[in-house]
Amino acid sequence: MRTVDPEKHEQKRQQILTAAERCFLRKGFRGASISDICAAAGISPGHLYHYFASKEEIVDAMATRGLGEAATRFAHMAANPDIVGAFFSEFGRDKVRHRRSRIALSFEIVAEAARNPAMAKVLRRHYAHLRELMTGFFREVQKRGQIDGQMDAELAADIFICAMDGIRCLAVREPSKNLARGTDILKAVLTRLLAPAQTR
Amino acid sequence: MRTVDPEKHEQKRQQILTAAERCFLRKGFRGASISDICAAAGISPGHLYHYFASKEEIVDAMATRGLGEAATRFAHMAANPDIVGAFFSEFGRDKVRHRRSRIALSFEIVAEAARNPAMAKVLRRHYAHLRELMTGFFREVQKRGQIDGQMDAELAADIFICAMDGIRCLAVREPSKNLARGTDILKAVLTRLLAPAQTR
Amino acid sequence: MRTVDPEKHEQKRQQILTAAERCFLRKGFRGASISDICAAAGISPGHLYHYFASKEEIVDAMATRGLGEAATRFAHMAANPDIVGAFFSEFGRDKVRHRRSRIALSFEIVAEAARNPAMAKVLRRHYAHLRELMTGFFREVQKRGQIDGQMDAELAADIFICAMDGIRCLAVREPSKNLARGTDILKAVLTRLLAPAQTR
Amino acid sequence: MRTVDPEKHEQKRQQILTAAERCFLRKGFRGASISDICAAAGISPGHLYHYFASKEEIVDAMATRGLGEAATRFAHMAANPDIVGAFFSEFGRDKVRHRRSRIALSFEIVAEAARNPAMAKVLRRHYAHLRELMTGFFREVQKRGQIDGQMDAELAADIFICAMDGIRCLAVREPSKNLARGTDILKAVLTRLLAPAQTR
DNA sequence: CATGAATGAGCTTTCATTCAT
DNA sequence: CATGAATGAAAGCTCATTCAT
Repeated sequence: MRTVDPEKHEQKRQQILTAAERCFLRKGFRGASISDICAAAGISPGHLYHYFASKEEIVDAMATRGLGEAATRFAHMAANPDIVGAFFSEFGRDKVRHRRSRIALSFEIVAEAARNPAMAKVLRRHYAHLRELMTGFFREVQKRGQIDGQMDAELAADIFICAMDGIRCLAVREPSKNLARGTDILKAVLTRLLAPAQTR
Repeated sequence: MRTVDPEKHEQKRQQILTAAERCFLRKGFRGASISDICAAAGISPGHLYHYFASKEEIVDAMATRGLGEAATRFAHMAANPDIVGAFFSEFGRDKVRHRRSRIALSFEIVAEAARNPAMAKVLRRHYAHLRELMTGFFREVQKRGQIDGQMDAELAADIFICAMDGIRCLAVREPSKNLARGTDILKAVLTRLLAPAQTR
Repeated sequence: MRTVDPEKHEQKRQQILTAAERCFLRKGFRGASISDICAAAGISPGHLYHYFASKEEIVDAMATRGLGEAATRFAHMAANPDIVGAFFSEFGRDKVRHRRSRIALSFEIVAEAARNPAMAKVLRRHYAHLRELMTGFFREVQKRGQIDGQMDAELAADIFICAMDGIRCLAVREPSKNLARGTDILKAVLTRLLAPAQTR
Repeated sequence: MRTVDPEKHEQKRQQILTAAERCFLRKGFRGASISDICAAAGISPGHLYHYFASKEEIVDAMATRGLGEAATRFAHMAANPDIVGAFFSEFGRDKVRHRRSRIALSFEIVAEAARNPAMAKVLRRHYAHLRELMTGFFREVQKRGQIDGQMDAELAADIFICAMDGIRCLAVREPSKNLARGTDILKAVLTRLLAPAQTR
């Protein structure tokens, strides 16, 4: 009587996480209940506990997966030589409506991490990964002379991540004009902060 | 024989808000219950509703006051000609341990605002106020030639607020080295982004 | 240091009752709170307890007064030889919107009386009074041959009161057509039940 | 391995409704709390919400069932050719003591319906059903010549329901002699209002 | 694997009433 | 006479979690 196909198990887990993500986006991290998730996943509350030991575990797995996906998108972006264009297309005007709830979720994750060590660990791991990607990218771009060779690539990565967090924050603080302003701020960061000396 | 001192009423309100803030810092925005706040304020649950019509209203008043205090600190900072020094002392190493829960709260507020229109309104109001203060300050400093006269003062304010949000985010993402890194980032923002052309 | 003018005391009581009635009509018997009544009367909650020992007492006094006023209206109606016309003008189409909440209140009083002995007493007293008025009226009308001389006047009074309660009930059960139907029913009661034999 | 018996679900629902009815009869409509009902049904407060989404829904189901039972009783009554006998046995002296709280409840429902649209809807639905039954019955009896063929059967139904509401009201207004008086009034309604011309 | 019945503590809020001033 | 601060029990309802089947 051995455990059934571990592959199927993992598959179901992912299926549940997809349902959970939909709920989290719609209702928020705390706002989405186990019932909501079960209903969305089409399973019973009892059954959910075969796959996840607690709501926390769902939240952790969801955050890990969600942040992983974000990292993948960043990797794509980092691989694009036209970083400004890539960034803009990622934050592009027509995507934002769909993004609003994703931004909300990202701050819920940050807020959660600020209180909850398990979530903090998830976030820290994610940050390390993202930073590594960014640093590598900036080193490459420095070689090509597109950004200031004097600047520490790791610092540039941190600045960039900070800028994006800050812009997301701005999108919450002042929703009406976040887009245009985000663009301006990003442009300033890229041209003044990172650009090579002669082009500043 | 006039009606009872409205001053006392306000005093009690503030007393409750102080208790509420303590609870919010300790347990978080959603985590702190009305009961917690009442217990901390030393009043009965029913009595709280003589002073605030709902939990939302407490949150509103609390956020307004809390953010008001932040504005005051910024105003002080802005009045100090040595902006870097002022900023660093405000975000100084020895204050941060004490600040950790305050940072957590600030992101809880942002996360809340991303879902809850009432909270969004509070945040927007505060942002407008803060931005105005910052802009005025930057205009003054520009006159004195300490930052780039070419840069739009309002944009500088937005960048500064973004930078600080981003640094706070970093403090959550990577708690171990946030301080040093925050300092570096801020220095970069100030010297490369805002500094006058000849000093860059 | 003797009690102040008992006349003023009674005047204030009546003033509070008027405010209470407004609240009861608007929000219902149980729905209106002491706070509502105090606000409407322009006094403090504490002060209200100088005039009434409890909410029950207000309710009792209010019911007594309200039913007394109803009795007065009935007395008027009973004094009018054209009873049908009088009844119709009392239940007239244009008055009904204003009446709806009064009907609600009347059933709240009945419902209350069915559980609460004090209220039952109030209602019983009122009923005795009303019945006496009606009986006298029917005796008079019988002398004039406008209704069946064979019928016991007291029974006629009870039937009439029953009919009006039933019609009011109908007005709640089926609000859309209560008026026309009430008229039909009343007409049937008057012509078939009470009319003298030869005119039936 | 199908999902669990939906029959059991319905059975539990009915069990809860029975408990709720007991509570409503004992403490009244507003007086009976969710806790009371849960205690009476032997379930936890949380569990009740697996079966009913709100107190309103309980009330709705309870009223529907209770009024449905009333309709069944009426249907029985209507099937009995001796309508007077049937009615009297239904409202018979020995049943009334047991009925007192049921009468109270019926007026609480009417009072509730006068304020609460959801309750009004329930009552309206029931009234339409009851009226239909009554009308059909009267048509049948008219064919047999036991009541006046001239009278509109629907009007007769309305009159009958009004009479019964009025008599129930009387039972609250003057509890001591309601029974004898109710009998007299009903007799008058039946013989004078509904009886065929030659027997009046 | 899967169900959904069941729990029970906890949530925000209301309200009649009391009492020091 | 008059205030309104203060109480505290109770309300309806939510939800993560457990467990018998």
